[in-house]
Amino acid sequence: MHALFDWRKMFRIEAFLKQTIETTLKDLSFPNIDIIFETPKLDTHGDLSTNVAMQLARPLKQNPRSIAEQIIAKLKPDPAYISKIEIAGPGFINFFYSNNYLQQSVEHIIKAGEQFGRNNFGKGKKAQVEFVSANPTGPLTIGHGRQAVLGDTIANFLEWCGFQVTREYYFNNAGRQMRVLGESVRLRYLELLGELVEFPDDHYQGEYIKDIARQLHRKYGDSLKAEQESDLFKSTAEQMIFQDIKNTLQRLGIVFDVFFNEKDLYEQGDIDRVIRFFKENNLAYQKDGALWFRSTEFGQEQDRVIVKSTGEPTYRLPDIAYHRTKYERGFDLIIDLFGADHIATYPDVLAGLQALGYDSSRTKVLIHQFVTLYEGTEKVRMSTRKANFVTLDELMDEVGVDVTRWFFLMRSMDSHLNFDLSLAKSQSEENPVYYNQYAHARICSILRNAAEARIEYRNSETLQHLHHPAEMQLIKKLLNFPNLVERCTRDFTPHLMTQYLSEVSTLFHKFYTECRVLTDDTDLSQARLALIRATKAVLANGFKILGVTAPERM
RNA sequence: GCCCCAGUAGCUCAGCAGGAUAGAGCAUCGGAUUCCUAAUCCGGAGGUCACAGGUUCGAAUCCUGUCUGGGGUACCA
Repeated sequence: MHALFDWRKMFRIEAFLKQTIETTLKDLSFPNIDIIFETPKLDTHGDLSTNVAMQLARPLKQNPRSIAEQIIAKLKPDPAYISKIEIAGPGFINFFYSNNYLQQSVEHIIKAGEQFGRNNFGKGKKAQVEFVSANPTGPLTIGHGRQAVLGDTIANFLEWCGFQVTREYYFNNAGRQMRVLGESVRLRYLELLGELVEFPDDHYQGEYIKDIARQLHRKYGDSLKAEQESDLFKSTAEQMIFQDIKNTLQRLGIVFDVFFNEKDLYEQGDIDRVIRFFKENNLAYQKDGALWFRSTEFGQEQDRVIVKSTGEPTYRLPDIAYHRTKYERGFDLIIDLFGADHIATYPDVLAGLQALGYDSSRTKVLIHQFVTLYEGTEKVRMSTRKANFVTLDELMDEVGVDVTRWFFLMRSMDSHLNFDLSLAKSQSEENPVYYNQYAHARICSILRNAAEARIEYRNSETLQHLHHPAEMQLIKKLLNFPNLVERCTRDFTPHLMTQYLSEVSTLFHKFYTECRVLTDDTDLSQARLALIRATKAVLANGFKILGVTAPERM
């Protein structure tokens, strides 16, 4: 390793420059402003750029370019890291990395390996991500799929940032929905016995209901014929459906740490405890036979019923009680992932938490938009009850797990996702997942050839042979990975990672086309082997976070 | 009526901690393979960033209004 290099400083060039500039501003008696760096789009604009001079133009009533000049005059960059500083355009200050820095950073990436990209900003903190949370009334649909993959990936990102993460699934196996489910199975069972039954429209129409009925018939024969209660039907259905859901999730690589049953909130007294607290603190009142929560006192437009006149709680009450347990369990960061159809429920829950005296800002509610499924140009409407849905399992059968995960992640969760099934099937060879995985497989192939030829990267001195534009661009992109991990985590924008990885793959493929790795020049070969190993690490780490496999061959 | 999300290339979508010449994939047109995987690469064409105002040295990005699409607005969840 280059003795001159301070590796600790290496990956904090940005932070280092920021600090330096802050000091400089102070020396010049300029106002203290937030210093932001960006990566310019054009190479000629440098590797890091800041607009501080333009920000200061107004308060100082000076020309931004002359402000920039005063600032750079004070900066004494270490040539080991920064080769050049320029003022450009209206007053940007552009920094150029030195080749030396870029070359040596390849070594750093290889050394960090599977750890490259991790950071500590969540260290010592507990985070919980609640997602999917579908009641066991049927197989998971494609809509659930988007949420499942998003939630799991967000959890992965948090782990990469040092959080201790709990993945949690909240469900309700009581209530009307489940009664209808049990009754649906009972009616299908009676049909199997040859009875003519009228099957109501608002019951669950799916084929899986018949499967469950058949299972019961196999096990019990016609002995359940007289059962008027649907308890056995219901519990069997719940058990079978839940098993099915768990299998689907497992196929997607998702494992939950906690399945939280709403029923426990009643049995443990959490529900009563909330009611009592609300009543004792004048946060709730009786009206028209119902119990109302004074949510208007917490910024809501209207008060909300939490116990109906029938004596049954509305969904808000258990939701509030449930979220209280999240605080009581000591989570520092609480993430709720909901579909757009639940957007109205969370303000009530947050208001409830405030009423209970908790800091609701620790709860981050993420809303994702819907998935609209297209079969060709035809829109498919998805409804579990009507059973005209394509299940998540069926999707995975068609396109595979990697494509499923990637496609759900590649769009911003704020955007409606148009998923054209026939396109995903027919063009599965043209899609970005394979493009990215191919880059990884190609690297593995070269590494196999290198091993056979007994060439390996041994000496970091050889890295100085890296200077081809394709090489330098690739290195710069790789160096961006840690920033990206942090940004995706902070902003909950996993889709940026899919985009980034595609950029890495593009630059790698370009490098591959222009630069041969295994050559007669063993020093150059060593250096390029190092570069592709670094690239492989970044791709593999990115895939790992997204839950996509990193194939060695394709 | 009110609230949330979206409107950017033919299609699907990035970009929206205000920045320099608005991008990618697909589709389309034209090129590249004696050599580490062509599931690849290079190039062309394609734009009133829905519309109208405003803030700013500077707006696809921020603010206001309008239009269009989706979701919500229950003593359903």
